[in-house]
Amino acid sequence: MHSISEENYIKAIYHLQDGKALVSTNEIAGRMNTKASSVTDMLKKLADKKLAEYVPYKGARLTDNGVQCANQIIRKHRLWEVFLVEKLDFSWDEVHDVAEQLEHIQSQKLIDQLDKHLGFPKKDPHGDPIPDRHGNYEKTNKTILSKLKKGDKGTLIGLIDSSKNFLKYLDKQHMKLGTSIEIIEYEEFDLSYTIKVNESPLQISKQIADNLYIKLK
Amino acid sequence: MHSISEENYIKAIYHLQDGKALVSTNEIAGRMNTKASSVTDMLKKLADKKLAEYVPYKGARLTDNGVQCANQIIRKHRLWEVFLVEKLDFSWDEVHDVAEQLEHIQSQKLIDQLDKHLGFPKKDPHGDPIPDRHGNYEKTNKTILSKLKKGDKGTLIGLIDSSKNFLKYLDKQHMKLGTSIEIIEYEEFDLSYTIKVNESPLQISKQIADNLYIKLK
DNA sequence: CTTAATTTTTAGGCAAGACTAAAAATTATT
DNA sequence: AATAATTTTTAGTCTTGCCTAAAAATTAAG
Repeated sequence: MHSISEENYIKAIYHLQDGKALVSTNEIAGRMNTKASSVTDMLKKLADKKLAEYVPYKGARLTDNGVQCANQIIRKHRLWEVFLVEKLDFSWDEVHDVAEQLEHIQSQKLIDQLDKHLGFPKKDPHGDPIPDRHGNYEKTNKTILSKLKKGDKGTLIGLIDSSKNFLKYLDKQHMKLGTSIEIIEYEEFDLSYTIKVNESPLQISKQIADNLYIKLK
Repeated sequence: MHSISEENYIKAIYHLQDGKALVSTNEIAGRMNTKASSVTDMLKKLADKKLAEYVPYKGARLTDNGVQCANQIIRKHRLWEVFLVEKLDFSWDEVHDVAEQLEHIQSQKLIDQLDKHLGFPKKDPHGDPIPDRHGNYEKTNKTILSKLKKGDKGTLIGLIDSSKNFLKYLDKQHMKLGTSIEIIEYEEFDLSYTIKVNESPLQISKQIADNLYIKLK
């Protein structure tokens, strides 16, 4: 079918796309830790295979075919994440690297049976929706905290950075997945927030606000 | 660690080795569906990495390091086979291709947890032993039927060829995994056997005898 | 609107892993 | 033991996916 490298590019473009008309070469290179020249090469190949439309000097976008392909990769990734957490006792921040490998295994029967074995889960351990066999999934209103306005209320459902230090910080502030939060104040000057967590106010920097996923109520 | 290609060569050499001092280039090429020249290239690389000893024009043998490595790949392969059969309802002759892919996933935690999840199985669905974390495994006296002598008794525990047609033939003769057999007669002329299956005698050709694994009683 | 800065592409290379064809070594045959 | 047949290696290519450095295009700034 498609090479692992092709699949990784498709996934990257899919995640960067999000409303945008075209995703730039540099954005893709940044996300994939490669050089822009390598990206150009691959965009041409994906365009040849009708998985992406490529406009030189402007960027690329997935075709319907490409999107369908991305959804299947994401389906596999997220199902494996559920498996690792539910069946093999991985913690939700340990699963990503292994799922990145498992998502490239090619077997329709494998993934269908895995889905069944897990009871057809709708969300992965980070709260992200799992596409079904046809690529359809329930949309969630998951947002990065730094995009919220004063008065918004929600629940912490995920992290972008999940480094040891960041996890320790969250622990110290008694924040975990499922904790309710509310935006009390936003400071334009340093882009910091004051939020209500566990009934008490907490100051958080832009850096922290950029790394928390909130599901709006 | 090692590339997927390297791992596949290590596995092939391991399976061909079996007592022999050296495995020839052509044997490896045959098993891997590649050309002898490709094998030569890889043998040099494995020798550089101290995974095999390579004697030009003579063949190769795995080092202790290489054997250890082979055992870990086989451990992964067989654990995944158990998973596919026990948890995902694959039949025992459907698992091989998928397990060939899964065996290359790199994660110590994954494989340890999988082992635990499966209840530390000692054998895979074909009756082959599963090495433990340290590469140790229980040896079984598994033999190809065509190596048995008159009077030998045993149990059918596996197949080499598992094509549709062969499975149909076995079904017709009421033979399945676990069926007891006994060698009644061996005909030198055409290398055929007469065996006792389910209390009745059955004539089997060399071709069939070459494809049945028997565990001696 | 012209120059400077940035982004993207092109050109040329490198490594892995495969291949073909030819050369060299080994084994078999007479 | 000499020649024939077979096996193995070498030499040279190809593809994939990556890289660097330089050229070209686009965007930003004065």
